[in-house]
Amino acid sequence: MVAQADDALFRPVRTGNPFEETVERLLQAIKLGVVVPGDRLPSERDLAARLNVSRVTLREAIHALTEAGYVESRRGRYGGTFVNEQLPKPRRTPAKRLARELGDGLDDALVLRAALETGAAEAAAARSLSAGEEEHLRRCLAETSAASLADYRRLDSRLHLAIAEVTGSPSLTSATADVRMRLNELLDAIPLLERNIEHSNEQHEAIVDAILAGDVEAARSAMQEHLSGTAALLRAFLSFP
Amino acid sequence: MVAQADDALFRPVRTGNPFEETVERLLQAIKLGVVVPGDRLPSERDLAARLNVSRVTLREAIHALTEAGYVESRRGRYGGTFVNEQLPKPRRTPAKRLARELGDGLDDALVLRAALETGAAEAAAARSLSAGEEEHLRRCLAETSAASLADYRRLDSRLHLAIAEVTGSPSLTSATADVRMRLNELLDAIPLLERNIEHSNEQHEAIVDAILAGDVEAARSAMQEHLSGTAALLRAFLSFP
DNA sequence: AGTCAATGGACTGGTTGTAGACCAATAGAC
DNA sequence: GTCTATTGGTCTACAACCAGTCCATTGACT
Repeated sequence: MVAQADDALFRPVRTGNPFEETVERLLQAIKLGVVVPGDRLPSERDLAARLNVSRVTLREAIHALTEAGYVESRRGRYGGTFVNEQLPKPRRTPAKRLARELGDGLDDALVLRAALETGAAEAAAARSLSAGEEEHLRRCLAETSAASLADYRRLDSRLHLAIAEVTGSPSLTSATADVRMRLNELLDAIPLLERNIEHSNEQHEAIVDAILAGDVEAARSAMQEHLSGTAALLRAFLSFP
Repeated sequence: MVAQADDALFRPVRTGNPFEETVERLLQAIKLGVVVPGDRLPSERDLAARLNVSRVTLREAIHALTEAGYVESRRGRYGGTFVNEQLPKPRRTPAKRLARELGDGLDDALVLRAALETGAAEAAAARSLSAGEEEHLRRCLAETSAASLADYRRLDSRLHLAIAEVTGSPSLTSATADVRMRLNELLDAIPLLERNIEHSNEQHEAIVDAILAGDVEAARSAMQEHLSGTAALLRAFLSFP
């Protein structure tokens, strides 16, 4: 029983090489909708400094994303690296395989997500938001509601991330982004139903309304309900493939 | 306003070199009470594999901790690296300096902690614990209540970590450990009062009781109350030094 | 008393990542 | 049209880290 804490603390200090982690980080920004098609990434020098990797490593990562069809680079002044208008479709890994691979990882991620995101909703509602933050939240909500089926996952992710953002806690924001990336891999394996989207949109609105109204309890329980729906869906699809 | 998400996603991919991170990880295990004085760490080969660093790097980290007075190594079969009975006292950094240095970091950590630990309490209460897990939780609670003033912080940390452990989510456990380490640096700067300890112990008991009883709501609110007390204390001491 | 398995300690060659300088192209300003 | 600042593209010398190997020491077991 002490093994649980051991494993948690003596886990790997680095999960991959800098190159792989950099690719992952850039993919995160794209797939979670922080940078949208047409957007320009920061310049290589700037980005390398922020990510704390050498320019060579960053360039290798960008090259990999270029080959995969996510971005394109143009040189010269006013050049840069741009997110492609047409993003590559995530390949649907068979749910059965995913379920086997991730196994316990699913519950792990779902528990962590529940804690982070209900906590975020609460914290966001408890805080007095700036006008800019309110606007940002409303905008993300509107874009998600209006999203096409192809863009839904990305804009949904962006909205959830926005809720974490307006807590003002960068650590909470990045943790939310990380766990969402883990789950998106699984979410991509299950079909997206029009009916579920409608339901999600209603719940999103309830959550954002509660946050803007400063109603901590309502924000928490609305988020809790929303997440448990997704969790049930995931568990169902991955348990009976 | 998009800057918040940018900063969160384009944060450094690695905060230090493997050596520094390894030191930090081992310190975590010691300071959070996962390995207690007299305990033996896993063998160098084993530990290096788990942490995913080379043995050379791990050895350098262990050497640093030896010099700092945390551990001691003995060779030969049944040898190993052992945690010292007498741990070095954390030097009390002046609160004023800490407050300036960490600044916004304090709120960041407190918000994240609130989310993680109330979430953990909830999840733990919602789960049906094994006999071993119940025993583990009770034991940590008892040890914290009986702790001397010198050991209190460590055993208090251990108890909070144990609550995260019994959620069964390793990610939640390590995230909790990480944020606790950030806060312990600050907690070390403020005095430990007998009166506060008594109050903490009562709250700890309420939390554990609720978890063992499977009362989700009670567990959450008890944890919430406990944390807001600590948060208020920290903010008070660091704002008016 | 001797054996032996497991441990910490030390060395070597190869790989990966880095810092920094330099080149090449581009599009707006004049 | 020319200039020029900014960007991506390239190269080299250097440091960090790693995998693998062998050595030195210890104490429980036979």
